Amino acid sequence: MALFLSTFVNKVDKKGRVSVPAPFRAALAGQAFAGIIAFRSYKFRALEACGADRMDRLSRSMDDLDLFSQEHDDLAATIFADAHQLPFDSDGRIVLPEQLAQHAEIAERAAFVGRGPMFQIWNPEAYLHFQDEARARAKRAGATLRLRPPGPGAES
Amino acid sequence: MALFLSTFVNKVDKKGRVSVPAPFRAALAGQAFAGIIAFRSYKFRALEACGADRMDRLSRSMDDLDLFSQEHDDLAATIFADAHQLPFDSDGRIVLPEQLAQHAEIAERAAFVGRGPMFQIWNPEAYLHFQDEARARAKRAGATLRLRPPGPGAES
DNA sequence: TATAGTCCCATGTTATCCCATGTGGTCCCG
DNA sequence: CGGGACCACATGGGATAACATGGGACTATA
Repeated sequence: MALFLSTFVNKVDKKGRVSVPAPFRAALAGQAFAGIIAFRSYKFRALEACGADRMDRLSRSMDDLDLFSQEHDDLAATIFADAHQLPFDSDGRIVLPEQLAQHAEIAERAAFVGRGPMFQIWNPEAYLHFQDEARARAKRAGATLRLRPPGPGAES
Repeated sequence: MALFLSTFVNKVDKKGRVSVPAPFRAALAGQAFAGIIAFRSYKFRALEACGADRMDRLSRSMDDLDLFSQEHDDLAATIFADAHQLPFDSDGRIVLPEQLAQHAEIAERAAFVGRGPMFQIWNPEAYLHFQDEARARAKRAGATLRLRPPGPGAES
């Protein structure tokens, strides 16, 4: 399972290309599709991203259900319709589609933020603000994360 | 399994032809029938579409009659009766039958909307409205989609 | 013969490929 | 321990191929 850690800020050139950080590319190595899948976060002014395998699982999950609740239908519609398949070029770069860049307010530079099994792409300044707030909230709430016991298929 | 992502808007020429987006064609590559299957959505003013393999699966499911309630049976009958086989021309275009175009109110331009294992074809303006509403609903509901554990064929 | 549906080719535009360059970090050798 | 060479990675630009789209010719059908 892909594991995305740390944060990297890369430049967006005038063609809209950005290098995906090498560690993230390494985490995706060996997948059927050489690239990432990105879609607009419906919670933040940012993009959610992952490898194709994860999207495959989502798709399979949908396949099992013959009945859709309104919520799942809406969510799936939002995610799949909005998702862009962004292939790596030979140098490990992707092209940020206009629509996505706009949603995340990304122009000159993009911050790749590791989130474990997925990652996000932010406007660097916007992310700094968000990070400060998140840290403050976590401190106030005394948040803790309970580890799931390791097992087969576990994403630890 | 075919995976349809993202949304593409293409022009319908005066002969009724539309290019199927290249990524969707790629997702269908290798199937027995070079084209798509489309039928009227019973929920939206739009068309549902998929590859022939998926229709095969539906067909096989029909054989297990007791799996289907009256509603599902009716539904399936409606789907099969209404389904059109739309072959690609040598440039990857299909011709939208009058009946289908009318139901989806498609005239000048058509929006191909990825839905994971299937996709939809909308009037672009109508889709924008629907998309906004779906997004708003998903956000209000704080919807989350539960991932199915990785299974056979799934990576990670 | 008229009409509708296919097929094939032409075109502009956009995106993808490939190479060149710079820079930072690491490793090795002195 | 210091210096130098190498390598991996991010970045930039120009050439090339893919794609969407339009029009005309050919074929089957009534």
